[in-house]
Amino acid sequence: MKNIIQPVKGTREFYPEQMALRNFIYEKARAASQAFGYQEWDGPFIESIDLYAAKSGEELVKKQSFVFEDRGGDLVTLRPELTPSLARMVAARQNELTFPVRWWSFGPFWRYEQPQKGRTREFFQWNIDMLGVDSPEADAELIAVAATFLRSVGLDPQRTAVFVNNRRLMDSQFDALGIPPEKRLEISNLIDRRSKMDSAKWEANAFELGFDQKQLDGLKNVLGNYDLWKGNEELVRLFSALDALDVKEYVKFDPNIMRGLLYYTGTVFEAYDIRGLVKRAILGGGRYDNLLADVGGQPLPGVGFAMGDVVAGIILQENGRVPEFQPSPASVLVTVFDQNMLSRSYALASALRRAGVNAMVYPEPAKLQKQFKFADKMKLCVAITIGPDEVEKGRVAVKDLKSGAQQIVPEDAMIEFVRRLLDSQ
RNA sequence: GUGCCUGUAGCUCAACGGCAGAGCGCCACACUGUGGAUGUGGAUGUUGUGGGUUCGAAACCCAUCAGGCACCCCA
Repeated sequence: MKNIIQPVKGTREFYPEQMALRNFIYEKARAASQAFGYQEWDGPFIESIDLYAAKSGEELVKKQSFVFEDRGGDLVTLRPELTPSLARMVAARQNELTFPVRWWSFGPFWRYEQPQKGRTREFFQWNIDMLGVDSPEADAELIAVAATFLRSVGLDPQRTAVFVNNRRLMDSQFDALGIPPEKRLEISNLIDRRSKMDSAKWEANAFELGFDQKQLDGLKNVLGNYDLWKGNEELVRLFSALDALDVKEYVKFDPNIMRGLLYYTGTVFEAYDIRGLVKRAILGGGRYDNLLADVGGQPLPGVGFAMGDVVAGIILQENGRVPEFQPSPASVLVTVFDQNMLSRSYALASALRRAGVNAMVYPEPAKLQKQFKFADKMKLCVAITIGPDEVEKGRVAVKDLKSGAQQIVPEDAMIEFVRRLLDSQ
């Protein structure tokens, strides 16, 4: 063990148990996406660094990307996010795609960050977007997809919520407070920090950034006003649509939700585990109406969100929402009585498989005790034994491993018998 | 990239300058044609790695790697 090469920092190894969790998240994301008619797609895993330089922000490109030179001397990067690839691919076929485009994807991403709980350097992310429609109802649909996912994995509105805000609404509030446009990034970071700092430090920080007492008081008023959305037509329509979509119970307006991304233009939202230990968002997204024009396409509005598998997996585990692990996809073990019977056992297993039953054979003669222990560990449902006694009578022993009951049945009735046993469980 | 905490058996942890241990798990047997329970026995460590201090280091010091917490950032 000592001389084994360690896995690369921040990567994860997926043993069958972890793979099952990843696939569970994938299946639920797919079900929620498809329920709303979204098509699955994917982009390249390696992209030119220039793709992200335009709009993703300096931090992402310069510090958080895996960048390397290929053999031809070009700088390439393992994709840190999907939206720029989406924008390019849509822009490339803008005249032939049928709009609105509803696309979803689930794949690997890489970011060169300091690993800690909920954050790794290699992770999987569910992305889902709608392009071509600029309406609060479209925003509501994406939030409804997110809520549908949460509901489908058993995270109810008492433990999880989607918090919604609107960039345009906040901009108008900042205007009213006399905060100039060039300070928008700073103030948005300041708002993000608020929940992590004590209020005295946070206020000192605000003064350092050049805000005066009046602006600070005004800002605190805005951030504490959870009825702010009622005066905003976009948000009123959004919440009305959420009501019709039957997901209103999951969604709350929260003026403190800002999101760091530069390209969001309207609605922004993040889902959190309300009482959980993980303070990171389960998923986050929003409306980006300028992105396609920014990468060289015709102007096209879009809205979407992304969910990482790391935080989602932790929250599912903390809430006991991960389905029990099934060690084996087989339900039947055919034991091997002795060397002479080995091929008889293989033949029985083959017959079961042809009938659509997943079956394993113990691959060598061993004590039956050991073979049954193996079946137990693999949580199989049925064990079939064929020994000299059975062969003589043309029968096989079929044991229901859940109840412990064993029956001797004619060999030609085995498949029907096993099927009925499995169906009854 | 910065600061702090932690690395001991497969897992969870103890020993905190003086013989490296426990529980769980694993393997075998009791039980040579049948699992889950019970009992008995057994195996497993260059104490993350490399160096230093010391008569003596798992423990103290330095470096390094990995994980965690906070900062940063969160597309």
